[in-house]
Amino acid sequence: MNIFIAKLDFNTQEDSLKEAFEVFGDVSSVKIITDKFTGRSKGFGFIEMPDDDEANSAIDKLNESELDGRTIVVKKAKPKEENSRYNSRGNSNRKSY
DNA sequence: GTTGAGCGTT
Repeated sequence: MNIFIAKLDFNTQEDSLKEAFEVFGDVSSVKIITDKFTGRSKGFGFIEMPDDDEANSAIDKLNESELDGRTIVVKKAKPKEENSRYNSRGNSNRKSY
């Protein structure tokens, strides 16, 4: 499950975010968005967790929580469509509750 | 030695 984290502190790095999420479950990957020109963090990032249940728990626990002294916003990430051209075969993975 | 709503660079 992809998780979107916003309002991160500009000093917060991927390691801190990963540690915060891997407490609730296994973290597949962590990604902090940084500006390409300035190289500074844009203040938001993404977390990828293989287990959806743990991911939802992590979202519920870490949403509006405190990280690096700043209140963060954790939600489910938008469905990122990488390839729409080659994905027209059948369906996409749409898990519903 | 900055800023603060919102969805990414492989």
